[in-house]
Amino acid sequence: MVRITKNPEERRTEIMDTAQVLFAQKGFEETSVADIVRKIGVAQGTFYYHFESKEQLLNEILNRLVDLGIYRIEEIFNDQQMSAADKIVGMFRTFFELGNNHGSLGEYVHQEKNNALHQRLMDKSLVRIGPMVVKIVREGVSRGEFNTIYPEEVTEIVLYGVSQFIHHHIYIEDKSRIKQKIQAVEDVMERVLGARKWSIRLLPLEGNHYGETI
Amino acid sequence: MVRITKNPEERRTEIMDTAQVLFAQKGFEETSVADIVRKIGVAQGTFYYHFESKEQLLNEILNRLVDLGIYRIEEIFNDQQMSAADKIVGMFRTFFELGNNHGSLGEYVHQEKNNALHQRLMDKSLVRIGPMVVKIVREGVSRGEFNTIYPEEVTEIVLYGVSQFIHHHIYIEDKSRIKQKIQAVEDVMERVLGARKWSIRLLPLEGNHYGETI
Amino acid sequence: MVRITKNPEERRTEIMDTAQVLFAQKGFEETSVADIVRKIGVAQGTFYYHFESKEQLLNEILNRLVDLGIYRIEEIFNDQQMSAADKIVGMFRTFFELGNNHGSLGEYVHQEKNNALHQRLMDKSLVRIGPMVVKIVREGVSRGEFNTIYPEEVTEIVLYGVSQFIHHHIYIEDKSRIKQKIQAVEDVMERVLGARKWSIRLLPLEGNHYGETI
Amino acid sequence: MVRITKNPEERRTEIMDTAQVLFAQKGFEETSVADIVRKIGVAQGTFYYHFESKEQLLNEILNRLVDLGIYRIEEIFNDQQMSAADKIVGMFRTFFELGNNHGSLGEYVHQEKNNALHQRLMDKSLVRIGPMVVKIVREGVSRGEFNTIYPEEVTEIVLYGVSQFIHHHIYIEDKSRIKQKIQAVEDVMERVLGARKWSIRLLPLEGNHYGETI
DNA sequence: TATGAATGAGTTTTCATTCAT
DNA sequence: AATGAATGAAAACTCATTCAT
Repeated sequence: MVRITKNPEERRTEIMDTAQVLFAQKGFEETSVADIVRKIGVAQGTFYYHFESKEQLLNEILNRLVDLGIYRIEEIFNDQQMSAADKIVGMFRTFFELGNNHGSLGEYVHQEKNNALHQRLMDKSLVRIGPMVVKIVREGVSRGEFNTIYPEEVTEIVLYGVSQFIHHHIYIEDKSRIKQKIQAVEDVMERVLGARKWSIRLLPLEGNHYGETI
Repeated sequence: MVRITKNPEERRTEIMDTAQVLFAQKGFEETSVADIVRKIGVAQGTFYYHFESKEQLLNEILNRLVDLGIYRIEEIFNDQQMSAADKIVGMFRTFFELGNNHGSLGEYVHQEKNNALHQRLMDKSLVRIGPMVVKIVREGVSRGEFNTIYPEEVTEIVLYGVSQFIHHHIYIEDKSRIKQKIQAVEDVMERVLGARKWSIRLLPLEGNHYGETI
Repeated sequence: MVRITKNPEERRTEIMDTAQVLFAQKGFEETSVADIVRKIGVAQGTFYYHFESKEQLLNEILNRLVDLGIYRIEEIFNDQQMSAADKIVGMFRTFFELGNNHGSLGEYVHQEKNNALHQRLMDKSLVRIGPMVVKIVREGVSRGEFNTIYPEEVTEIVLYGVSQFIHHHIYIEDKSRIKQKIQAVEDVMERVLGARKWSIRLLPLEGNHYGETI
Repeated sequence: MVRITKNPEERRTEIMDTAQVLFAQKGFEETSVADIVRKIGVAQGTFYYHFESKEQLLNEILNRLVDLGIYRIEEIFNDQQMSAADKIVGMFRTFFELGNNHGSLGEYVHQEKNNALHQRLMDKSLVRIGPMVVKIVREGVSRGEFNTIYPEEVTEIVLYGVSQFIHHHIYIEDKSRIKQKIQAVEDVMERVLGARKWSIRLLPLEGNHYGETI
C-alpha cells in the first residue's frame, strides 16, 4: 500500500473522526479497530502507533466532544448580558445537542447500540458541565430569578431526565409532536427552578452544531 | 462430574439467580457463560439446555425484575384509599428500588459496567410502568391534586432523571447527604406535577425488597 | 410427557421413517437426533434405547432401502420369461428409483446436502445389486442378446453414470427434456451392452415405488 | 511462539496445501481449523487472516484443482492436430486424474470420508470441463469420427460413470486388473460415442501430475 | 421401555494487540 | 511514522451421547 505520512496530530484527528462516525453508526463494541483503519486506508499498526488502545480512543473522542460543549457553555457562562434563565436554556440546549446530535447519521443510528455511549457521554458531561449549570442556577437564585433550595440536585436530575427524554424521542417521534415535547421540557425546567414563565424558547432544536457526533 | 438433576424450573431459577449476581458484579459482556456454569458447577451444555442464548437469559432476568416491580406497583395502582400523591410516591419508590437495589452486592458493583444494564432495565420498566404512572398523574390532575398539561412527558422525564440520579448517588454518597437528595427528589416531583407540599416522605429508601438485583 | 409404549419393532420403524424424511430434507449432518425425536414426540433417550448411534441409524435406513430394491430386483432376476434386455431395463429402473425417488419430498430436497447420502446409497446398492446385474449381463451375452467382454466393468460404469445423471437432472429439468434424457440413457445402455435396438422403454420413470426416500 | 512472517501468497499456498492433504486424509468435516494450523505451526488467527472461513478455503482448493485440470484440457482442446478421439481420450484422462490422484497419500485415504469431496470436485469439474468435452464430441460427430445423437447426455453419463468407477477401483485393485479396467473404460467410450476401434490407449494412468490431491 | 436433564468435548470464529520490517 | 502479518486468548454455541429415575 502506498504509504502516506501525516503529522501525528492530523493522523490522530483523522482516526478519531472516523471512529466517531463508526461508533455512532454501529456502536463501540461492534466497531472493530480493523473497521476503523480499513475505512481510513491505513494499517492496523498505525492505529496503535497513535493510540494506546481502543478504549483510550473512545475516551479521547468523548473528551473532545465534551470539550466542544464546554467551550460553548463557557461562552454563555461568561456572558454578562444574559439573564440566568437565558443562560440555563442555552446551556441545556448545548447539553442536549451534545448527546443527541447525530446530524446526517440519524438514520443509521441504532438506538440500542448507542445507549451505552450516550450514557458515558452524559456522565462525562455532567461532571464538567454540571457544576457550571449549578453556578448559574445559584446565580439565578441570588438574583431572584429562580427559586430552589436544591440547586445541585435539581440540576442533575433535570439534566439527566431531559437528556434521556430527548435521546429517546428525537428520532422516533413525528415532528408535529416534538414541539409539544419541547414545551414540556421547558415547563419542567421552569417549575423545577422556580422560574417565572420564560420568554425564551428551546426551539428550534434541530440545528446540528457538532457535525456527526455520538 | 457427579450428575445432579433438578427440575427445569429450579435449574432455570438457579441459573438466573447466579447470572444476575455475576452480571451485577462484572457486567453482562464481561460475564461469560462459562463463568456462570462454573459458579453453579454444571456443564456448559446445561446452560444451553435451559436457555437459548446468553442474551435471552438477560432478557428473562430483566423481565423477572420488572415483573417484580410491576406486581408491587399494581397493588398501589389499585388501592382505592390512596391519594394520587401517595400513589405517585409509592410508585416512584418502587421504580427506584427496582433499578437501584444491589443489596449486599453494593460493594463490588462496577458502576461503569452496569450502566448499560441499568439503562436497559429502566427502558423496560418505563414501557410497562410508565403508563401506570401516567394514569395516576392524570387521575391526580382531574381530582385537582396535580396540575400539569404534560402528564406523559413529565412522567417520563422525571422517571428517568430521578432514577439516574439515584443510581449515581445511592452508594457513593455518605448517608448524611442522602436525606437532602431525597428531599430534592420530592421537591422536583411536587413542582413538576404541580402538587401541593406533600406530607408523604420518600424516606427511608434504604430497604432492599428485592434481594440482589441489578 | 405422556409415555406411550410401543413394541420395539414399531418404535424402531417410526424412528427410521421419521429420520429418513428429515435426512432427505435437510441432509444427514444437518439433522440432529434432537430433530428426530422432537418430530416424533419422544425423548432423546428413547432414541438411544433403540439405536446405538445416529450413524448406525443411517446404516439401517440405507440397508432397508437397499433391501427394498433388492427384493424387487430379485423378482426380475428370477423371472424365467423375461429376456436379458427386459431384465436389465427393469433392474436399472429399480436402481434409479432407489436413489432418486423423493416422491413428494422432491421440492425440499437440497441437492447439495444429499449428494453424500445418494453416494452412500449407490455404493451400498452396487455391492448388492451390482452382482445380480452382472449375472444378467453374462446371461444375455451367452444367449447372444448382448455382446461385451467386460460385463462387470460395464455394469458398474453404467450403473454409476446413469444413476448420477438422473440424480442431477430428474428434478431440475423441465419434463419435455426428460424424454430425451431417458432415450439417451437407453442408447448408452444398448451400445455399451452391445444389444440390438430395444423395444422396451424405460419410460415412464416418474412412478414412486418407495415412498419418501433418500 | 516465534513469529515467522511470510507474504500472503506464500502463506495462503502453505495453508491450502496443508489443508488439502488433511482433507484428503481425514475428510473435510473431520479436519478442524485447529488441525490445519497446528500442522503448519501458526496461530488460529493466522488462518482467519488469510481465509474467510473453512468453507471458503475448501472452495479455493477445489477451484485450484479444477483450474489445474482446465489448463491441461484447454491445451488439448485447442490442439489442431489431434483427432476427436485423441482429444476425448486426453480429456478423460485429465478428468480422471483430477479426481483420483492422491499420489503418496493413497494409503491413508479414507475412501468413505472423501466421497463427498470427490463428488464436489466432480461437480465443479463437470460444469467447466463438460462443455468442452461436448464440443469435441460434436466436432467428432460432424467429422464422421463419432456417431451419436445425444452428445451432451452421453458425455455427462460417461464422465460421471467412469470417474466414479476409477475412484472406486484405483487403489483397491491389484495392479494386474487395472489394465482390464482401463480397457473396459475405453470400450465403453468407443461404443457410446460410436467411434471406431481406437488406437489410442488410456494407459498408463498411474502417473501423478498434480502432486497430492483430493 | 421410556424419560429428559445433564454432560463435555469440540467447533468455528473474533479481535485487540504485538512486532519484525 | 507506518506497515500488515501474526498472535492467542477468549467466546458462544452445538450435539451426540449418557444415566439416574
